[in-house]
Amino acid sequence: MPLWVYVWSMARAATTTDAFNAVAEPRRREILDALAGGELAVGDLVELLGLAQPQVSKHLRVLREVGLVDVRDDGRRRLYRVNGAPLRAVHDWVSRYEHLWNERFDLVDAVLDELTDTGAEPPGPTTPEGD
Amino acid sequence: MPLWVYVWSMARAATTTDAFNAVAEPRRREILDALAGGELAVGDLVELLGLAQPQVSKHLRVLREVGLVDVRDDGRRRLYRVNGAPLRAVHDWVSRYEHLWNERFDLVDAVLDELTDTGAEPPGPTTPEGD
DNA sequence: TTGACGCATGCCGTTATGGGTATATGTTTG
DNA sequence: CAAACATATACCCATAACGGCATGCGTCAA
Repeated sequence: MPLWVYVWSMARAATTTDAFNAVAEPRRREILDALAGGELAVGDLVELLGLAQPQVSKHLRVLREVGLVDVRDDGRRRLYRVNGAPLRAVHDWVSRYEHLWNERFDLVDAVLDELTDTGAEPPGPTTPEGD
Repeated sequence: MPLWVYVWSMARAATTTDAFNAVAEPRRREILDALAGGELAVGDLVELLGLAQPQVSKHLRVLREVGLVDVRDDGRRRLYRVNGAPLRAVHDWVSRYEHLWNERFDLVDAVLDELTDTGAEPPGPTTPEGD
């Protein structure tokens, strides 16, 4: 008997996969920024961002699916609010590269270079000596 | 006489548009992570990530185009290294939401709520960020 | 109840993504 | 110089993202 395997091509990770993808879209970042000031209805966002209503709704849907926004019904309106939690993963990942542009870490870099040059263990969680 | 206008549909911001998009792809994040340990040749990445060589080269190209990696020729090999600078924009943007998940900011939040309740300007969005 | 309003969805069209495989280009080595 | 090696590109394919437009559906108003 034939065995069917479901193969998946994947053109690009879905925007609803994670915060990384959801936030890759500039308009969605704008929406979050607008929402940063507090709850807003879809119509408010439409006006603020100058986008078409369906587009806003769709972006909101994506943000909803990755948990970046929460909704609340209010009569015939729907009030959205930000939920930053999912951004934590993004923040954590990016932060690991912070030393590459932040001069505050120059000293740490020097120390790390020193260690690696001498074949020492590249330290995990850094223990800043002075600070 | 007909007037031809070039219209552009746009399915999604190109991955080469900015760091946000480049980094939305998990494999590319893996590449950067691997490169975080120091310069690596394409072949090294192929081995480390278990991806096909063409795929790695393509991802590296994207990373190159947004400036997230630099290349250096070494005989018949090409050594790539990370350049975190473009990640700064990502970090800066995400950081503005840090208080939403970091309890360390609870006090700040309280103060802000206080302000907004009294009709003061919320610090909110500062995001033109045209990209 | 009938509209008007507010928002979500459906469908269409264009575009580009990302993987796979084959091949072109450039560099060593024999 | 030819063969082996390292990497970049070219194509093809399936997928889905996004915008535009039309429409469905629940809610409030006259």
